[in-house]
Amino acid sequence: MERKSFVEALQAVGLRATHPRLHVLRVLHTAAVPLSVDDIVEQSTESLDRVTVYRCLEALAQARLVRQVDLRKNHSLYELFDEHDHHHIVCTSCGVIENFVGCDVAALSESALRRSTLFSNINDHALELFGVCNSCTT
Amino acid sequence: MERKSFVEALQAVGLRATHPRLHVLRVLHTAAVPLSVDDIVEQSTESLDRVTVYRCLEALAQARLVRQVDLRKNHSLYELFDEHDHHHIVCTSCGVIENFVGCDVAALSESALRRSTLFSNINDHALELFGVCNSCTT
DNA sequence: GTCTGTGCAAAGGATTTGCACACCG
DNA sequence: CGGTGTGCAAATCCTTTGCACAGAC
Repeated sequence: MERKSFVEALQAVGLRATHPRLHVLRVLHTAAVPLSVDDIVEQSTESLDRVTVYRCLEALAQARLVRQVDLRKNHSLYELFDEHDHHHIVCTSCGVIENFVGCDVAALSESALRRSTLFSNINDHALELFGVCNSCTT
Repeated sequence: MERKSFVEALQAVGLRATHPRLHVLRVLHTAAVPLSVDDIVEQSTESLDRVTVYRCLEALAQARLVRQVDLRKNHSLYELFDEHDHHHIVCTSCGVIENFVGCDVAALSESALRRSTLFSNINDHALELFGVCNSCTT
């Protein structure tokens, strides 16, 4: 996704390269952490309808350009699907989010599938760590 | 939690052993998978107010008797906090949930903390795997 | 030009809040 | 009895749906 432009990425998955979709992708690309729908609307340089953002995110998530992230809040967050397979540490006090890499999904999935009776393959995963950050502790 | 009765468990964390709280714990204990607030209301043998269930779950989650589970749905699910540290495989097609054990949190947390600049300890974690189950594939 | 995608309005569903009453300890 | 918890009503927030118009290809 880094190599290709967002226009190309959209075409590659059969989606039209519309303004709202490009803006959503750009805002997510700029942000360092997962964003809420409201965050995306606010941070877009072009005015976007909230409903449109919902529909863009749904299409982008289905096309695997975007990933939905749930962090025990009352709303979902979204981030670009990246090949580095990063995850998050979330402060249960102030909500700050830090990314981290290094989760051996292959091993986890394999181990899980070995004992599973209902599933034969894993397409995606979510791993979130929760703690209290240093600022909130002191 | 298995050894102690729910009444004792509540007392141990300084919560009053009220009917609604006991019913919520019992329903969650009976269920094999995480339940929604509506599930809990429906499956309780005693009539429970939905608002009360929300407040019970909040208190129980804070006391670490219950864990909130987010599976990319538009509502949260809840399950008993257990010492076996189980997680879930979710079918993105039909929504069926299967539990699995075997996730080396200690290693994951340690590796994440080693590179973290904001956090010094991890209290909890969530690991969810997503795939399409065998029934939906065929 | 066609058909997908957007914007606006409104509905739907989940969760939270306010307040008087109930009940645990 | 005193203070925590509950139930009901209503508000609030997040997300989805319907439909006419706009824009990508």
